[in-house]
Amino acid sequence: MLSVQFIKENIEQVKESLSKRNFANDHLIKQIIETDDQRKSFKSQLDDLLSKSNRISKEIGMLFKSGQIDKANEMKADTATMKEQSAVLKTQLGDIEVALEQLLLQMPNCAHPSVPVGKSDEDNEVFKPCPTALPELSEGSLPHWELAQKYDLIDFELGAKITGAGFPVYKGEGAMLQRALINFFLDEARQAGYIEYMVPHLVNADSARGTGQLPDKDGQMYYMERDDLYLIPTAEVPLTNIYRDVLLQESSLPIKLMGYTPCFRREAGSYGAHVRGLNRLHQFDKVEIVQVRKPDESYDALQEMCDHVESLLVKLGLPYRILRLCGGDLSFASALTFDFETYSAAQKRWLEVSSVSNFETFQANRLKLRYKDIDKRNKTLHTLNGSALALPRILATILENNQTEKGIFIPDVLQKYMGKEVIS
RNA sequence: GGAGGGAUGGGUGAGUGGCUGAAACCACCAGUUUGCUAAACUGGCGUGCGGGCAACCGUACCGCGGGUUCGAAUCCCGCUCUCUCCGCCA
Repeated sequence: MLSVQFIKENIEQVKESLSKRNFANDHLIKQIIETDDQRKSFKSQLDDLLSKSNRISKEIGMLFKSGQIDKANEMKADTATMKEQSAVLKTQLGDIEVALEQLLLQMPNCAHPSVPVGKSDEDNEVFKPCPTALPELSEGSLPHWELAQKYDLIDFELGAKITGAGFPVYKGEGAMLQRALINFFLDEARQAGYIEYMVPHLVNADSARGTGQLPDKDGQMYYMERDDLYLIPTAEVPLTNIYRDVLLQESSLPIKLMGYTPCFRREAGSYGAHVRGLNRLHQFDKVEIVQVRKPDESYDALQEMCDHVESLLVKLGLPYRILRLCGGDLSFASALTFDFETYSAAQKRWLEVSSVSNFETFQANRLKLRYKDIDKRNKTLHTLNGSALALPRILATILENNQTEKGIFIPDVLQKYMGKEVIS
C-alpha cells in the first residue's frame, strides 16, 4: 500500500495515477488524509495523558518507599478518572487506525509516468514488436491439445477424472519436457545471479496480505479453511515474504532470489473463451524471479529482469513480443508491468507467458521491508518480480510452432535435458 | 495426538512488581595508539508512532492477545511458535 505521507506529498501524482487506472474515487484520498489527521490528534491526546499518568505512578512509588502511605493512597484515588479517559482514547485511536488501514488497502499503487492510458488489455502498448517473422505452419497443422494427444504427452481427461478441469496430467515425454523446462529456467536464473529457494506451497494470511493477494484477490486463491491457509497462486508470495518484517543492512543488497513452484489459481469467472488445452489452468508450474532493491536502482533492475526473460524466449527460439500494460490492465499492486507473449502459430494468437513488474514501495510497505542507509536512516525498499517463465503456454507454443512431419522438434537448449532432438 | 520445558535487542544471555528500553559479553560502527594486520583502549549502537528546522522530548513495544495493579519483561488467563520425550508416519 501507499503510505499516507507519500499520498500527502504527491496528491496530484496520485490523482493522475488513479484516473489512469480508471479508478474514479478522489473521495478516498480526502478520507485518508482526514482520517490520518484525526489519528494524529488522538495520538497526541493519549500520549499526553499517559505521560501524566506515568509521572504520578512514579511519585506514588516514591511516597510508598518513604512511608507516606496516606498521601500515596490519596493520589491513587486521583488516577481513576485518568485511567477511564485513557481507556476511551485508546479504543478510539485503535478504531481510527483500523479505519485508516482499511482505507489505505483500497488504494492501488501509483502508476509509473510511462504507463499508457487505456481501459483494457486491448489498449496495452506494444513496447517491442516481434523481432522475427511470425511462423507460418503448413496445412493440417494441429493445436497443442491435439498434438498432446497425438504424441501421448498430456492427458486432460485423466486430470479431470482425478481432480477436475484445469488439472492436466503430464505423461512420459510430456512430463520430461516439463522437467526440462523447469531445469532450464532454474539454471538460467542461477547464472543470472539469483539464489534458488524451495518454499512452501501453502501460505498464511499475513503472507498473502504482504504481497497484495489479500484482500484484493481473495476469490482467486484456493483456501484451506480447516487450517486457515492459502494455496499459492505464484511463488512470488512465499519468496517475497521471506523478507517480511525485515530491516536489511545496505551491504546485503541487492537481493535476487528465485524458485520453482506449482501455482494454484481458481480462475473464478474466467470461463469461456480460450480455455482449451493449456491456455488456462488451475494448476501450473512456474519459475519466478524476485528482486529487492534500493529505490534508485529498481527501474534498472526491472530492465535487467526483462532482459533475462527475453533471453529465455530467444534461447527457446520462440516468437515473442513485449507489451507495456496500460493503466486499465495494470494490477492493483504494480507501478509498471511488462508482459511477454509468445505467438502460437496454430492458434494464431498471442499467449501471455510472463509478467514482470516493479511494485516500488507498495509491497514493501505492507511487508515492512526496509533497509538502513549510510546515514543510518531506515528507508523502504522496492520489490520486483517476474515469471521466468510460466510453463504451460511455453509448452503449448513449442508443440504448436515446432511440429513437423517427423514429430515435435525440441529446442536446442532443452535437448541436453531431454536426451533427444525430436519427439515422435 | 499426549506429557513437560522454553520464547528478552543482530547473537549469547541477565533480569520475579517501581531506580529496567532493559545488565554483561560478542558482533557491528567511529576514534586513539601502533611499520601494516592484529591486539588494547575510548565512545557509539533497537523499532514504530506523535511533537520539533534540529538537538531532542513524549509515548508504545521483552512471542501474540486479554486481565490484575497507582505502576507489569516480571503476577494471572487464552493463543501461537519452538525444544525434549511418547505415539503415529514418508
